[in-house]
Amino acid sequence: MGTFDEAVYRLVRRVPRGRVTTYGDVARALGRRGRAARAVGQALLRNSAGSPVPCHRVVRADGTLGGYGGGFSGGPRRKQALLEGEGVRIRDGVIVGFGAARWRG
DNA sequence: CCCATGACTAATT
DNA sequence: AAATTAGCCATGG
Repeated sequence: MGTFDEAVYRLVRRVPRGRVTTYGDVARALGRRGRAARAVGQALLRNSAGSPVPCHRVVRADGTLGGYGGGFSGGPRRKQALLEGEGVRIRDGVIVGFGAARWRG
Protein backbone atom coordinates (compact mmCIF):
# COMPACT_ATOMS: atom_id res chain seq x y z
CA MET A 1 0.00 0.00 0.00
CA GLY A 2 1.02 3.52 -0.02
CA THR A 3 2.10 3.20 -3.57
CA PHE A 4 0.56 5.71 -5.85
CA ASP A 5 -0.57 2.98 -8.20
CA GLU A 6 -2.57 1.15 -5.60
CA ALA A 7 -4.31 4.31 -4.49
CA VAL A 8 -5.33 4.88 -8.08
CA TYR A 9 -6.61 1.35 -8.53
CA ARG A 10 -8.65 1.52 -5.39
CA LEU A 11 -10.35 4.67 -6.46
CA VAL A 12 -11.02 3.57 -10.01
CA ARG A 13 -12.50 0.34 -8.75
CA ARG A 14 -15.19 2.45 -7.09
CA VAL A 15 -16.42 3.91 -10.35
CA PRO A 16 -19.89 2.49 -11.03
CA ARG A 17 -20.74 0.73 -14.24
CA GLY A 18 -21.98 3.03 -16.93
CA ARG A 19 -20.19 6.01 -15.44
CA VAL A 20 -16.84 7.56 -16.16
CA THR A 21 -14.22 9.65 -14.42
CA THR A 22 -11.20 11.58 -15.61
CA TYR A 23 -7.50 11.21 -14.94
CA GLY A 24 -7.47 14.64 -13.40
CA ASP A 25 -10.39 13.86 -11.09
CA VAL A 26 -8.69 10.73 -9.83
CA ALA A 27 -5.48 12.65 -9.24
CA ARG A 28 -7.42 15.26 -7.30
CA ALA A 29 -9.36 12.69 -5.30
CA LEU A 30 -6.05 11.34 -4.10
CA GLY A 31 -5.52 14.72 -2.55
CA ARG A 32 -2.48 16.93 -2.63
CA ARG A 33 -1.13 15.62 -5.90
CA GLY A 34 -3.67 17.71 -7.75
CA ARG A 35 -2.26 17.72 -11.20
CA ALA A 36 -0.83 14.23 -11.23
CA ALA A 37 -3.13 13.21 -14.04
CA ARG A 38 -0.13 11.96 -15.97
CA ALA A 39 1.04 9.76 -13.16
CA VAL A 40 -2.48 8.36 -12.96
CA GLY A 41 -2.25 7.39 -16.59
CA GLN A 42 1.05 5.69 -15.92
CA ALA A 43 -0.45 3.78 -13.04
CA LEU A 44 -3.26 2.47 -15.20
CA LEU A 45 -0.80 1.65 -17.94
CA ARG A 46 1.12 -0.55 -15.56
CA ASN A 47 -2.13 -2.17 -14.53
CA SER A 48 -2.76 -5.56 -16.09
CA ALA A 49 -5.62 -6.05 -18.50
CA GLY A 50 -7.24 -8.70 -16.33
CA SER A 51 -7.22 -6.64 -13.16
CA PRO A 52 -10.45 -5.86 -11.31
CA VAL A 53 -9.76 -2.24 -12.17
CA PRO A 54 -12.17 -0.88 -14.78
CA CYS A 55 -9.52 1.28 -16.39
CA HIS A 56 -11.77 1.78 -19.39
CA ARG A 57 -13.97 4.06 -17.28
CA VAL A 58 -11.20 6.60 -16.94
CA VAL A 59 -11.26 9.09 -19.75
CA ARG A 60 -9.84 12.48 -20.64
CA ALA A 61 -11.03 15.76 -19.20
CA ASP A 62 -12.41 16.89 -22.54
CA GLY A 63 -14.64 13.85 -22.94
CA THR A 64 -12.46 12.00 -25.40
CA LEU A 65 -11.58 8.42 -24.55
CA GLY A 66 -7.86 8.80 -24.17
CA GLY A 67 -5.78 5.68 -24.55
CA TYR A 68 -6.09 2.08 -23.55
CA GLY A 69 -3.37 -0.52 -23.24
CA GLY A 70 -0.61 -0.14 -25.73
CA GLY A 71 -2.52 -1.13 -28.80
CA PHE A 72 -2.04 -4.59 -27.41
CA SER A 73 -5.45 -4.82 -25.76
CA GLY A 74 -7.13 -3.43 -28.80
CA GLY A 75 -6.40 0.19 -28.04
CA PRO A 76 -8.98 2.96 -27.70
CA ARG A 77 -11.27 0.96 -29.95
CA ARG A 78 -11.61 -1.66 -27.25
CA LYS A 79 -12.17 1.03 -24.66
CA GLN A 80 -15.03 2.44 -26.65
CA ALA A 81 -16.61 -0.99 -27.07
CA LEU A 82 -16.51 -1.61 -23.33
CA LEU A 83 -18.03 1.74 -22.49
CA GLU A 84 -20.76 1.42 -25.05
CA GLY A 85 -21.50 -1.99 -23.62
CA GLU A 86 -22.20 -0.25 -20.33
CA GLY A 87 -24.57 2.20 -21.89
CA VAL A 88 -22.21 5.08 -22.43
CA ARG A 89 -22.95 6.69 -25.78
CA ILE A 90 -19.96 7.83 -27.76
CA ARG A 91 -19.92 9.85 -30.93
CA ASP A 92 -16.78 10.62 -32.89
CA GLY A 93 -14.63 9.49 -30.02
CA VAL A 94 -16.35 11.87 -27.64
CA ILE A 95 -18.66 10.84 -24.82
CA VAL A 96 -22.19 12.14 -25.29
CA GLY A 97 -23.45 13.91 -22.19
CA PHE A 98 -20.02 13.68 -20.67
CA GLY A 99 -20.82 15.98 -17.77
CA ALA A 100 -23.75 13.78 -16.75
CA ALA A 101 -21.93 10.48 -17.19
CA ARG A 102 -19.05 11.74 -15.14
CA TRP A 103 -18.90 10.10 -11.76
CA ARG A 104 -18.46 12.19 -8.65
CA GLY A 105 -17.57 10.59 -5.37
C1' DC B 1 21.06 12.02 -8.67
C1' DC B 2 19.83 13.30 -13.49
C1' DC B 3 17.40 12.20 -17.76
C1' DA B 4 13.71 10.35 -20.37
C1' DT B 5 8.88 8.68 -20.90
C1' DG B 6 3.73 8.83 -20.89
C1' DA B 7 -3.50 6.10 -21.05
C1' DC B 8 -2.83 14.26 -18.92
C1' DT B 9 -4.38 19.37 -18.50
C1' DA B 10 -4.69 24.18 -18.90
C1' DA B 11 -3.24 28.18 -21.01
C1' DT B 12 -1.60 30.57 -25.28
C1' DT B 13 -1.15 31.63 -29.98
C1' DA C 1 -11.88 27.13 -32.83
C1' DA C 2 -7.76 24.23 -33.89
C1' DA C 3 -2.95 23.68 -33.03
C1' DT C 4 1.18 24.55 -30.00
C1' DT C 5 3.62 25.20 -25.76
C1' DA C 6 4.53 24.61 -21.25
C1' DG C 7 3.71 22.64 -16.67
C1' DC C 8 3.27 18.56 -13.52
C1' DC C 9 3.96 13.92 -11.42
C1' DA C 10 5.35 9.08 -10.58
C1' DT C 11 8.53 5.41 -12.43
C1' DG C 12 12.54 3.29 -14.54
C1' DG C 13 17.30 3.30 -16.40
